[in-house]
Amino acid sequence: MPVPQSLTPIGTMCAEFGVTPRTLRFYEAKELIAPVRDGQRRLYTRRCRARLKLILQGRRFGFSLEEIRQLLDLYDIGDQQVTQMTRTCELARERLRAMEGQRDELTAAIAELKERLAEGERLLAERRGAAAPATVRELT
Amino acid sequence: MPVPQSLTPIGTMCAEFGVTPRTLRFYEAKELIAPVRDGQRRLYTRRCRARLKLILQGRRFGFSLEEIRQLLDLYDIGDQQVTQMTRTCELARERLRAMEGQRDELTAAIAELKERLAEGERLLAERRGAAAPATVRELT
DNA sequence: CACACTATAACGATGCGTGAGAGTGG
DNA sequence: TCCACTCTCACGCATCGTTATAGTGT
Repeated sequence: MPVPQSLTPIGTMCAEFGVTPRTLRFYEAKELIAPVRDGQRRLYTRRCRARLKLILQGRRFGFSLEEIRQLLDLYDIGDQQVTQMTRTCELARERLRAMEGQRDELTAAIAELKERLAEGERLLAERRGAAAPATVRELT
Repeated sequence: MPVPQSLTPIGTMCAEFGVTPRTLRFYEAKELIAPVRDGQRRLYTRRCRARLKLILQGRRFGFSLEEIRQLLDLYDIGDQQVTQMTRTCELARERLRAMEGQRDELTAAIAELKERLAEGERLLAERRGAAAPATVRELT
C-alpha cells in the first residue's frame, strides 16, 4: 500500500499551522523536520506534522530551536521511553523555572513602568497651563 | 573651570553599569551615546551616564534600542517639555499594554507547561518498574 | 620586559522577513 | 498566455558575544 495520503505541499502546511513557507524551510535547514521530495517540491508527511506541532509548542514554552532539536532527537533515539521522558521532564523543569523568573521580572517591570507613567502624567497635568517648567532637564 | 571630573574610561563605565565594552561601543555605533575622545580612547561624560541609565531602564521595559533612541532624541530636541513628555507617556502606555499581554501569555504558558510536566511525571512514576511501554510513539 | 587596558575589524548566533529571479502545472 | 505556487540563493534586522590583532601607558 502507498503512503497514507498525508503528503502535504508547503502552502497547505502553512495554512494548517499558521506559519510561513520561510519558517518551514528554515526548520528544515535546522534539521527539525525532513519533508520528502517530489522533484524540487517539498511534501510533508504525518511525521512532519507531528514534529512541527511539537516544535510550535516548544516555542510557545520558550525553548530555543536547538533545545527543541535535542528533544526531538531524544524521541528519535527512543532507546528507552523512560530515559527520554526523564530528560524531557528535566528540561521542562528548567524551562519552567526560567519562565517563572521571566514572569516575575516582567511583573516588576510592569509595576515600575506604571509608577513612572503615573508620575509623568501627574507632572503633565500640573504643567499644562502652569508656569515655566522648572529644572527637569538633568536627564540628557 | 574644566570638565566636572566625570570623564570616565570605558572599563570604569562597564563596572559601574554592569555592561561590557562591546555593549557601550555598540550603543555608540547606534548613536545612543557619544563619548568624547582622548586620542582613540573613549571618555564618558556625565551626559553619557545619564543617557546610559535611561537606555538600561528602557531595555528593562522591553523598548527596542531604536525606540529608546527616538525617546532620547525627544529629550534632546526638548522644544517644549510638554510635547516631549506627552509623547514619552504615549509610548510608555503602548509598551505597558504590550508587556501586560506578554505577561498573560507567559502565565498561560507556565500553567500549561506545569500541567504537562505533572502528567509526564505521573507517567514516569507508573512506568518505572512497570511492564512494557504501551504505544506512546505516535509522536515522532 | 611585562601586564592591564584599550582600539578596530569582522565573523557568529538566533529566528526568521523580504525580495530577486526562475521554474512548473493547470 | 497568464496565474498561482514553488524553488533557491542571499542579504537584512536586532543585540550583542567572541575572537584576532594591535597599540598605549605604567
